[in-house]
Amino acid sequence: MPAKALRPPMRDAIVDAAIDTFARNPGASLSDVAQRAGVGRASLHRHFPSRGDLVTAISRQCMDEIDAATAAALADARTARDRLSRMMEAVVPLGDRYHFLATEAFHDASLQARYEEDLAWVARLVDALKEEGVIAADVPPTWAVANIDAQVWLAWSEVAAGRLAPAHAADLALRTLLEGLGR
Amino acid sequence: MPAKALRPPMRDAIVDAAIDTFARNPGASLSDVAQRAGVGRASLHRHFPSRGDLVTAISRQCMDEIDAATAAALADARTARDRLSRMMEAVVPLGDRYHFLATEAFHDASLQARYEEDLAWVARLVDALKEEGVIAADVPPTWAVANIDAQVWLAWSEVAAGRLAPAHAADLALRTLLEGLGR
DNA sequence: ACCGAATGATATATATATGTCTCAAATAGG
DNA sequence: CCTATTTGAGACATATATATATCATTCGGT
Repeated sequence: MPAKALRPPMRDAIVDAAIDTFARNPGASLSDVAQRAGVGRASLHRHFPSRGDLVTAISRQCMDEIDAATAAALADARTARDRLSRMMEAVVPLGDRYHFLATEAFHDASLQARYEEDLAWVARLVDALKEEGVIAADVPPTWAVANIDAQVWLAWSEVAAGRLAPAHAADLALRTLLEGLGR
Repeated sequence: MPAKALRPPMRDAIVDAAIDTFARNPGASLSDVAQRAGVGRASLHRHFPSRGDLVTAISRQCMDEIDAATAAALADARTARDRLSRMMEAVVPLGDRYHFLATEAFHDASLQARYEEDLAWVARLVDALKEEGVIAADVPPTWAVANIDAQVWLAWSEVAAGRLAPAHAADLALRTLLEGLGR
């Protein structure tokens, strides 16, 4: 028999459905979320009294997943380029999560702080990539950061749309980032 | 004295404000739009009876601007690479317009057709770029198309956020597209 | 200065989303 | 099998957005 979930399964089902629903349509109603989760709207309100509570829970969940995936992927990366590569391999499948965080304004101060920390981590990664000569010195750091974000989201979108094989998506995004489409 | 506008100036002011407002927040209310346009909400409804009418008008306006800018920029481009370069130079400043079209589902059949025509045009441009060897043969065409779209939007975003000089934005986007950030 | 059209403010009706509550049915655990 | 908890369905109140209508004011053209 499967191990008992630490958190109520319904709560997770709602959070998952909400991520899915809001990724497609940020203005979706709670009825839409409840329906996709296969639960009644009243039950949703029992777990998340207000819409804001749900959004905060989603944000926390997304950040947990991103941080966990990133940390695991970085365990044995030696160069900055390796770190970038493994980070993208790990994060592209979580593209919807990643994108949700990038477009959501946090109402919770601790989440805001965590998010800014993650952004700073990417900025330091870009610095390291420059020192390794992987990213050209004359590229504005903010441009590099914005591009990493965009390529992750793009790769996930193409996979989600069925236009790209999951196995190739991260590679293609990394290659586009570092070498462009040319050659 | 300036030439008389062909369309009522107020109508254009509303459309401009709506593009601006919806680019920032796709779920913004008509009150927000009216306020940004500096007109009363009732006047907005006089020009655009329903929200859908406004959205359709915006879509048409954006498409007109994109098509006009593109056509003008392509007048004397000889190679496919030139066409890409000039197209991006012309379209990056219209990034919000461009993005609006990319994320909006059209309710008007003729606009839908026009949009698909424009997409097909980009797809043909990608084919030509491949024949010129500017884009590698093994890059999926849909990936190239999606990347062109993303780089245009990204460049505009960075300019709008004040993190990039307008004069360098299109160049940077083109370079990232064709050579990546490396070197 | 005058007159007609356009505008802004306001009131009203409607629809949708949110949040709370109640209750009957289903479910899990003993 | 029985009981306590959880769930889903629905009623209800409230808030916001949309859409229409009215009316005094303003603006532009003559």
